[in-house]
Order: sequence, then C-alpha cells, then structure tokens
Amino acid sequence: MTPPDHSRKPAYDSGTDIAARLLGWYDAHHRDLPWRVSPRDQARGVEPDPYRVWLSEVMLQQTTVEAVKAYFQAFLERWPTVEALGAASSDDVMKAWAGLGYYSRARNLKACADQITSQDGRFPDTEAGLRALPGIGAYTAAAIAAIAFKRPAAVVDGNVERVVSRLFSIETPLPLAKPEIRAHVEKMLSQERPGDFAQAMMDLGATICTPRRPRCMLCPLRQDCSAILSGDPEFYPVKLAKPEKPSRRGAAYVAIRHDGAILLRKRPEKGLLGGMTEVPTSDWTARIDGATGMDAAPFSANWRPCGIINHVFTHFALELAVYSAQVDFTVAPQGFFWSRPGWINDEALPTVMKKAIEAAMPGSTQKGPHKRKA
DNA sequence: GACACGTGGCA
DNA sequence: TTGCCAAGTGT
Repeated sequence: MTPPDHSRKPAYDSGTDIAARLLGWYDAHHRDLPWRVSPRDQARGVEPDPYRVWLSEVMLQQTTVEAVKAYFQAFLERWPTVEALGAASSDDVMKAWAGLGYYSRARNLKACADQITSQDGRFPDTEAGLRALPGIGAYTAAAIAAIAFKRPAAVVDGNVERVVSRLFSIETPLPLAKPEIRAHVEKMLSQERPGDFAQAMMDLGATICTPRRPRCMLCPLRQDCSAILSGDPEFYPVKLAKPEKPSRRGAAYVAIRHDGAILLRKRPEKGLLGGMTEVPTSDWTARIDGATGMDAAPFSANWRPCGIINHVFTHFALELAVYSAQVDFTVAPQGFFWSRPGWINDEALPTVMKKAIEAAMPGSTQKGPHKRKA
C-alpha cells in the first residue's frame, strides 16, 4: 500500500473545496451592485427578482458594470416590471437604450418582454426555457437560471474563461477552449449556491483575476491555481489573433432650422445602429479617397465644414467629416423629421451621431441614459 | 465557424 | 495614438 501522493494534485480532488473557498471570499468581498441581492440579504429572505436579473444581464452583455449602472436605474424606475416594459413603445425603449450600444439588445429586450407579457408574465425557470427567448443566449440563460432560480447552471462569461484558463493553465486558445472551460465549471460549481458561485467567479475575474496585473496575493484560489506556478498568470487565457480593423470614411450633414431644430431620419431596423436615429450621412466607404465632401449632401445648402470626428465600431473605424448648414425650409423632406428644438437628447441617437451633432453645435448633446424632462 | 454588432476606459 | 478589453447573441 502506497501513501497518497500530494505532490501532484489531481484536477478535481477539491472541486467542492474550490467552490467553498470562492464562496467564503464572496461573502466577505462581493461587490454591491444595484441589481444584486447580497448573501446577507438572501439570508434575510430577500429573493432575486427575475426581471431585474434579466434586465441587468442583458445590459451587461459586452458592457462594463460602470456603464450599465445608470441605464439599469433609469429602466427600472421607468419600467419596474416586465409588464410595464411590455406595455412601453419600442421608440421609447430605443431612446432609453441610446448610448449603451449593441442596439439589437434593445430590440430583443422589447421582443422578450412582449413575449413574456403575452403569456403568463413569468420568466421560464429553466436554462432551456430561457435560452429560447430573444436576446438570451447560452451565457444569459445560465446566469438567470442560476441567480434567479437557483439552478446549478454553468455560467461562463469572459471573466470565468479567464479565471478557469489560469486555474488549469489551459493552453488551447479561446474560443476553441470554451467546451473545456465549461466542463471544468460544471465540475466545480456549487450545487447549494449556484447563483452566488456564478457571481463570485465573475467578481473574482473583475477584481482579482484581472486581464492585466492580476492580484494573485489576494486571491482565495491561489493555492488551487496552476498558472500562478508558471510565474506568468497574465499569459492566460491564450487567444486567437484578431483580424485587423479596417477604416471607413464618410460625411455627416447637420441641417439646422431657424428655431434650432435638427433634421433627422431613422435608420433601417436591422444592421448597424438598426432602428436608431441619425443625421443624414453619405455612404461610409472603405476607400481612403472616398468622396467625403459636400457633394454627397442630401440636398443643396450652404454646407460649412465643422471638423472631423472619429469613432470606432466593433469591426471598423470610422472617420466622419461633419458639415452643418442653416436651412430656411420648415417642412422636413420625405423620409426626414425635425427634432423638437432643444430636445435633441430626447432622440434615439447613438453616440456616433451625438458626436457629429456636437461637432456642429457644441454643447448641444449630453452623455448617459436618456432622462425625460418633467 | 465566421462575421456583424457599440461604446468607453485604460496602458 | 493604438490596441485591448468588458457579465455575448444572432445569423
């Protein structure tokens, strides 16, 4: 009979221990977030509201916590329940989402609220049921199932991918390593506190196991971590190289009426900035020498150049030449409409369009979620 | 699997 | 300035 060999620890002799250490750390060091029910409050009997969990998770898709906070509060104040959101107009939802990005999320959010409302007003309480709803993919379904319904679902986001890649020194590059990472999470997760386990993994990734300069000395899992032994935990996760980001150029035209109203139009429902509002622009071409002057203007006017704005989208960078003109007509041309004078921040304008308007009319736009005037 | 899809912060 | 990164989903 040979003594147990502790020199090389099997990967899963301590899956439960990892969860226990992580949850202990979470109880003491979790972040307080507007959509979160803390372990202490859960112990007092406070139950997570599936609507708030869903709303926050959709907003948090590819979006920072800091950016989401104000939008979450604004949405919750205006639409406190899924029924309220279902009763809202799509226009109002798009306006309230303006500035947060990935606008298909807002369309799917509204579609999902409509679907829930038209049925029994309740969210499905299983991963599969949630996964079938618009805007809810693998991650969000697992997150809602775990956090709102205590299902032992494997919640795998970018944070979890990084934490697990480091715990096990996974050399397979992302996104190829996703199945491997998911398998690890399924074995480690807490059956007793799946929601807190998921949030603890994400908090750990956000505050300790950060992309750069991870704070390993403070990590509750340092004794479990393989990457820390390598001396360079930052090396993980290994990722496939990203393709180069192309550039496009175009022109934007800010037509201003005598009373300050700005001429706008609505973009097509699908595609880039789908369903959002814009000032008229030329095509955005990949050609460096593309026509970006006033020759692409929607109509003849005394167009005056007022600078260049740069904006980076996910898959290309845009350089937009901005022109403005005072116009003397009062009826909007076909396909256009006038913003209410002084209410430009009430429109569903994506950030790139606010930048263009700001270049033409300094001081006219504001950042952050749309706030209705009293 | 590949690609489309926003924005802001940080080194 | 440039590139990377952040609680991904839909097609």
